[in-house]
Amino acid sequence: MTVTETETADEAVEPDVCTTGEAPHPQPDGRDRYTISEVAAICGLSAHTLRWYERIGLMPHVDRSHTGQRRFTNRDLDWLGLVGKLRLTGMPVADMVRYAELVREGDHTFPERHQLLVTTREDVRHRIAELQETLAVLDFKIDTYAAARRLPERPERTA
Amino acid sequence: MTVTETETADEAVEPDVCTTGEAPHPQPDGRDRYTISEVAAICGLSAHTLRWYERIGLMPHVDRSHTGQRRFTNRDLDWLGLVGKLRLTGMPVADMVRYAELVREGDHTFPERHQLLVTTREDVRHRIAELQETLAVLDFKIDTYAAARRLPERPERTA
DNA sequence: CGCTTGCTTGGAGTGCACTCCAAGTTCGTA
DNA sequence: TACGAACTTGGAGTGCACTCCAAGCAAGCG
Repeated sequence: MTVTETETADEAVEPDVCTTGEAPHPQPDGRDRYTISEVAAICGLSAHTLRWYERIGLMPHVDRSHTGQRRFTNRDLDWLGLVGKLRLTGMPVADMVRYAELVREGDHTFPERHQLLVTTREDVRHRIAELQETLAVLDFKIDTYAAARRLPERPERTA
Repeated sequence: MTVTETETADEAVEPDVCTTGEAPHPQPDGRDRYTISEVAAICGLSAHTLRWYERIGLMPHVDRSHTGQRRFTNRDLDWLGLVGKLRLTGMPVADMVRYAELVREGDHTFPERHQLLVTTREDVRHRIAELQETLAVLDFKIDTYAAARRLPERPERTA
């Protein structure tokens, strides 16, 4: 419910906006135009990767300065935040590009976007469950090693 | 504590055994020699991948029939179960090979193995936390789309 | 015995997600 | 204005984890 409070609330609901429900990107000094290396530093991707994301359509066409250099906006940063989260889920880049295309296509793709996110959410829940099973296995094996350390076959308790 | 009951309990603690704390592999009819395609069907890896695992040292040298064909044991199946779990964590194959080497090297590698598993466990906990954050973001965005559906910009409630 | 299916090997090929290169342009500061 | 750092592009290269191929051997069946 901590919705962006700095936003001009002229639109009530706009799901294609890049917001993730977290505070919008920290705007160090109210700026809204970042160079590629600044963005790389902020979001942890390389400049190479950012250019590549744009080339393949995973970024919604970044604005340019009058000399042709990229100038990323806070909105771009928010989008990259969402992309980063989706990437953590293991979603293939191609699927994220698909989502980006749907956003560009306009409001009539809301249902498909909704469906894509719901499916992804199920995947994430499944992965969490898998990881928790794995955690149990690791706990078991770590206990086993700890037990072996307490009861060594050749006692070396003094060493 | 549900340790293998079919095992000749001549060793009290044996961490390098492949057991994962779960029941040992279901032995359909008490067999202990499986062909490569049977193992592929059981553990969901391709025969190609199983051969590759052996080649790179991720399998502890599979036994052969008198004509040179692979014959996997229940113990191999259990090891593959552990490998599968570790793979789910995103652990690189090279690290799993390292673990397999430690197992082959003998008991004196217990501490390093223990450390490797503890580190992996921390990674897994971290990934679970990341995924849960991602889940929160997905919930937020899905809610947003659901709200957009309830309040469409061009009302089409009858359609 | 012949046929089909499955297994063996080393090595080559694939798909993904970057990651880097070369050659040229622009920015910021001394 | 000069200079090094940062930026631009298309295209090529890298590393990982498989995935497949070709040529040949082996097993079961009519």
